[in-house]
Amino acid sequence: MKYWLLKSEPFKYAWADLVNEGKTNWDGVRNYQARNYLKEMIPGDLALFYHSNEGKEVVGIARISAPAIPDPQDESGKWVMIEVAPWRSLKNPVSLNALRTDPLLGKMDIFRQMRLSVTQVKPDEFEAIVALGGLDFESELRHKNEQTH
DNA sequence: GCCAACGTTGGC
DNA sequence: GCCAACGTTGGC
Repeated sequence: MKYWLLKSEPFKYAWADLVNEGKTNWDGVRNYQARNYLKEMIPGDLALFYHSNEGKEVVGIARISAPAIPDPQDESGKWVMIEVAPWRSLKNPVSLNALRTDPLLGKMDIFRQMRLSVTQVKPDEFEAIVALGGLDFESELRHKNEQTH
């Protein structure tokens, strides 16, 4: 399983919107590197949900629920979208500053490429953020696997 | 609101 | 194919 980070401006599409709707198409991505990441995603992968601009914090964990298919709003056929569903809300949002000042997390891709809206997250980084968010990653993952079976 | 970073566009 | 101009993102 791979781990990702998805950015969204909360006044455009917030974590609460995803929780309310139960799933959404992650479309409109128009950056080649971000698109390549979308293509790599497999249903079951987990993605940190980050609020950019306002909040500037990781607020939840989404699950990739459908693989990349052509973005229907794109006629060129170059761009793709995926589908995501809410998985867990963090008990405590993890601020960008908390990430930046952490020796491990300060090296995340998000700081190398601040403008990229889809980035990869290493397993140890993901686990650390989930812990900072107040969740027991191992037990949450056990629940996930039980649900899957 | 400013501006740094950086991707895209278009003239040459 | 270079690179200046421009647009966008997103932290501050």
